[in-house]
Amino acid sequence: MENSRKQICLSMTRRDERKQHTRAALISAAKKRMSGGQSLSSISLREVAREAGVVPTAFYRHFRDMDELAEALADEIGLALRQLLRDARIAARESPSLAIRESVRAFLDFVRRHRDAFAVVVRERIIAPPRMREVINREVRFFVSELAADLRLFPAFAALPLEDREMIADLIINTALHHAADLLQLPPGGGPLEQELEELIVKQVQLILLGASRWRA
Amino acid sequence: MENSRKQICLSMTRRDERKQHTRAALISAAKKRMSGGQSLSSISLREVAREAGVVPTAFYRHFRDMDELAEALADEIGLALRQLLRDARIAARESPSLAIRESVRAFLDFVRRHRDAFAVVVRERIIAPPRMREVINREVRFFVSELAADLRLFPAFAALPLEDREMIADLIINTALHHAADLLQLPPGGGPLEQELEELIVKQVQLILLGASRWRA
DNA sequence: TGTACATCAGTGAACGCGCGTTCACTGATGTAC
DNA sequence: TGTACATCAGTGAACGCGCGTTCACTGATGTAC
Repeated sequence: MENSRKQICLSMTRRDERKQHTRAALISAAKKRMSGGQSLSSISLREVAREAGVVPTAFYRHFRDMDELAEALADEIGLALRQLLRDARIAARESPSLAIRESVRAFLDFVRRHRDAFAVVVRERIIAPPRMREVINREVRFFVSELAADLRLFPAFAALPLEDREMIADLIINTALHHAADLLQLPPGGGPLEQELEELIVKQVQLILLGASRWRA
Repeated sequence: MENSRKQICLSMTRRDERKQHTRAALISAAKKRMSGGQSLSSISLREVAREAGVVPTAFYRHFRDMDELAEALADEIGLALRQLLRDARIAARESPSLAIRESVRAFLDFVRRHRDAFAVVVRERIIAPPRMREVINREVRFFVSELAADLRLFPAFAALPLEDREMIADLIINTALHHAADLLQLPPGGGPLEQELEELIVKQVQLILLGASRWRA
C-alpha cells in the first residue's frame, strides 16, 4: 500500500534523491565560490552549474534564478554561521585561563583557522542583498545574546540588567569582528602587525570591561 | 621664447585642457556610479565612457585599464574623505552642548546628510582592491588621530599618553562607523529604529569614556 | 604673418567572450494495469 | 510479475546582449619654417 505521499516522506525515489543531490551540489558550488573570495552578486549561473557538474539549463530545474538560490544559500550560511560563532565563543571562553588576553588570543586563532568563513561574514554583512544580510545579522545578534548571558556569570556584571549586558556584549563583539576583518587583510603569516593588533584588541576589551564594571543604569 | 615645457607648466594648450576635462569626466563618472551604490569592481569601462560622454575607445587615451582609473580615483576619494570626516568631527564637536548625546546626534545627522559618501566608505573599506582600501584606512586613521588630539582637551583624559588616547579614539570611531553602516541600511525616514540606534551609540560611547576616565597604562 | 606638416584626442566598425534564457530533445525512472 | 505509458532531471543548440580590446580613421589643434 505504498502511495506516492508516503514515498515523499519516508523513502524518496531514486529520481528525487538524485535531484536533491544536484540541488545540494549547486548550493555548495555557490558556497565554494563565496569562500573563494567572490561576492554573491558576482557569481554567475553558468559558473555555479559548471562547478556542480551540470549543464547551465539544468539549473532551472531547481531555482528560478540566482536570487532564489541565494535564498536557499542564506539558510545554509546562517546555520553554518551559528555553529561557527558558537565554536568561536567556546574557544575564547575555554582558553587556558579566563584572562582577557587569553580569550582574545584564542578568538584570533579561531579566526585564522576559519579565514574563509570569517571573510564571507565580514564581506557579505555589508554588501549582500537584504535577505542574506538579515540572516548574518540575526546570527551575530544571537552571538551577542550568548555573550550577554555569559557576562552574567562574572560577579562584576551579574547585577546589570539584561539590556545593559546586551549593549556591552554588542560593543565587544563589534570590536572583535572589526579587528577580525583587519586580521584577514594581513598576510597569513603572523607578523609583528598581528601582535600589535592583538595588543590593541586586548586593551580595548579591557577598557570596555573596566567601563562596564562601573556602569549603572 | 615659449617652449613646449613652459606651456605644460604655465598655460596648457587648448588640446591639453580638453584632455584633462575628459579625464576628469571619466573619473567623476566612476565616482558617480560608486555613489549610486555600485562597487568599484562592478563598474565597466563602457559604462564609465558612456557616462562621461565619450566613445569606449577614448578611455584608452587616459588610462591603461579600469585599475589605473581606480588608482586616480583613490586619490580623489581620499581627499574627499578627509574633508568629509573632518567636517563630521567638527559637526559632532560643535554641537549645541558638548554632551555625548548631542555629539552623537550631530554625527548621525551628518551621516544622514552624506548618505552616499558614507555608503561608499563603509562598502569599499571592506571590498575595494588594496590600494583603495589603504587610502580609506589611512583617512580613517587620520580621523582617529584628530579625535585622539581632541580628547586631550578634556581634563579626564589630558593625562593619558597619546597611545592610549589613540586606542580610545579608535574604539569610538569604529563603534560610530559600524553603527553608521547600520543606519544606512535603515529606510531614510527616521523611524523608532533610528531612535534605538542613537540610544545604543550614546550608551556605548558613555561606557567607553567611563572606562577611559579610569584607565591607566 | 601665412603655409605646410605633425600630433593626437576622440571616432566607429569589428572581434571574440561569457553571460542569462529559450527551446525541443532524450532516456532513465516511476506508475498503472 | 510483465508491459505499456507518463514523468521529468538533465542535455545541447541557439539567441541576443554587454563586455574589453583591436584597428584604421578623422579632423581640430599645435609646431616649424
